[in-house]
Amino acid sequence: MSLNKVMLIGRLGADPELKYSQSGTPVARMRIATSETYTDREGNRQESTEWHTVVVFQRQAENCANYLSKGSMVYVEGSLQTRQWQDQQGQNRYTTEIKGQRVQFLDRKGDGPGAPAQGGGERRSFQQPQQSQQRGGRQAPPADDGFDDLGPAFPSEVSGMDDVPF
Amino acid sequence: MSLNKVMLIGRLGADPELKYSQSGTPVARMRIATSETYTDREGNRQESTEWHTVVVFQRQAENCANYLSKGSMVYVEGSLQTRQWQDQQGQNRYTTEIKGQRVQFLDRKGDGPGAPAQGGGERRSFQQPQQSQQRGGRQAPPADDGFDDLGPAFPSEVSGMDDVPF
Amino acid sequence: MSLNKVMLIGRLGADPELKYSQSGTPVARMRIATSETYTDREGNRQESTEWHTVVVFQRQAENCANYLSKGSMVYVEGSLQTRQWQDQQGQNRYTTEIKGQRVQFLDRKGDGPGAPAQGGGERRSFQQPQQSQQRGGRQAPPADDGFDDLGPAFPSEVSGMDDVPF
Amino acid sequence: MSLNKVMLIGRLGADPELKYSQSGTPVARMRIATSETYTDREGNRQESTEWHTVVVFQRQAENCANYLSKGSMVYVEGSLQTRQWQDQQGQNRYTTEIKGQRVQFLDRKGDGPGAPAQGGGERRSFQQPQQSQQRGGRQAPPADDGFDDLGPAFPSEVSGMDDVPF
DNA sequence: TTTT
DNA sequence: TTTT
Repeated sequence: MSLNKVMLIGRLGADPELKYSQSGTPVARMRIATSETYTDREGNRQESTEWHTVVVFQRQAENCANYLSKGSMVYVEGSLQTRQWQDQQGQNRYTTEIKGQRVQFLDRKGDGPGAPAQGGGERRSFQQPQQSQQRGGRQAPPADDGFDDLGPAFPSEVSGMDDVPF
Repeated sequence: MSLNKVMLIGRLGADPELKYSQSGTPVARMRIATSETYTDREGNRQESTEWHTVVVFQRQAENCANYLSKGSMVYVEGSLQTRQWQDQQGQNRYTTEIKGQRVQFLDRKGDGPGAPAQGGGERRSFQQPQQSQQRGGRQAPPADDGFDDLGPAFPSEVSGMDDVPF
Repeated sequence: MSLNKVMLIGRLGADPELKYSQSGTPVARMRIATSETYTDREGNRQESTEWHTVVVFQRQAENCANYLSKGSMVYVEGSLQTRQWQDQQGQNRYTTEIKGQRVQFLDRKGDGPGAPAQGGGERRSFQQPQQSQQRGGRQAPPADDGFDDLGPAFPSEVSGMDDVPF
Repeated sequence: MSLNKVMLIGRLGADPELKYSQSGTPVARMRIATSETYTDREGNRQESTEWHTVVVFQRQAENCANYLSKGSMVYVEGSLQTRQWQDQQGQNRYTTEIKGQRVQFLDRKGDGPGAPAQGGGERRSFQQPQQSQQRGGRQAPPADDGFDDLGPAFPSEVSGMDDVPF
């Protein structure tokens, strides 16, 4: 019986990096900042920023790479994982990352595929890099793409309460 | 920007009820108890129990009906939803339920399909009620059936950190 | 072993109501909306809103009454509690509420006591109702008043990592 | 607007280490294991363990040192923090820890100060090391000591719903 | 380095 | 009854 849960709301410090594992799995890595404000002894507002590394896989990795960029605000739910690796001196080093199970995109809510583009949220074209600046190739996002608010992970219509037979 | 999140760990007060919505969607309803212990002013341990109604849908509803029973311990992640309905006097009444997005089964961990049955955890036969007492019809649970610990919602192998290409 | 946890981010539908229990405990009640957006089958953005009742106690109740108002955005952490009561017909009715253990104020962060007032965030004067429209009586909020981001519940300086002796 | 939240349930891999910062603040460090079980492709149960470092401060640090030991099960709520430090080669290294805001003790619930000792849960005597094996010096734990279930962080009686004036 |  |  154990629980390993992380929940973050923050902004990307850079565009997501998308790579592929040796077995071909899409993997995206994102740096996300969370900020805590507090009042110090002199009564001044202070802010301290914490940086997190989030790794996501599969279709979600591709969605993140396609729709998120530096400055995007996201909600991330995942678990903590510490990886061991070796530095150039052959010493064991450890890196703690958040394995993201769910990433929700918090910018530009209400802006679906038919909405006018306004400087953000359009599909970034990782897979067609030659179009990356031309902004003409926007596509409708897939059904469960992260453009959702922080309610359930799945669309309401799939599991609506309207028709609960109890 | 909003968040609507509930996390519970508790035990079922009764077997799950499985019904089907008019559109044929499987829906399971479970009553789950959480208990809080605290020390009163006299220094005595006190316990207060809270009862929650959890509703799950689709395949997860069937898994709950098949594998959970009165007394089972579960982890539930979901969202709050309040339904309006009318009582016999035609008055509006409200019922708050937890729409479960994830239910993890916390009993009998380590007991996979090949493990010996020991008084719990076997498949209950909602869909073959005539076998419901004979216990002979056990089946291997499906791949993502809730018999998992409280880590990520998805199997590690699907998104292992071993092969992160960064 | 049980867990009963609710986390909400949403906006108040009305000003908080502050009352006092028979034993004199300050109790604030707030209605909070969370909204979920999703894409329906026709590909249109839909929004569904859920309303929650949050009850907080003691100093936090007073802080909420003093600093929050209709439209304020808050983060609430608490637990689910269902109260039984009797309607006029003497029938048992049940109301589920969130007992708030922590309420963070998400509007106007960075606006401490020395910051200029700009249409929100000033202290509402529940305890001096005759001044409630004149807005001149602003006070410095107390040290742990909810004007904090969604990090730890307690100020960093109390438990900073800078000086961890390991 | 940001959120930085970690929730763990797991067991201590060793007794807590209690130290004092230069300013005299008690600081406890604990290693906590969470285990995830999953079914591999061959249908076998697999378990993978993740180790976390939790740091707590002040009175909670002392409570952890006094009441927890190797093997104790705890619920931890906190936030992620990455500290920078320098190794012997003068290189920057980073360590990610969980700053615990709340630690609940999950073993032996219902065993208050008047309950018979049975091999666990008694006060460990960090501050009176000469008594550390004799087990005679048990003390009543303080009011909010972590011997509580996973409900609200504060005792029910302080903020009971029985007397809500709405 | 925990536990079942 | 909130908000974008």
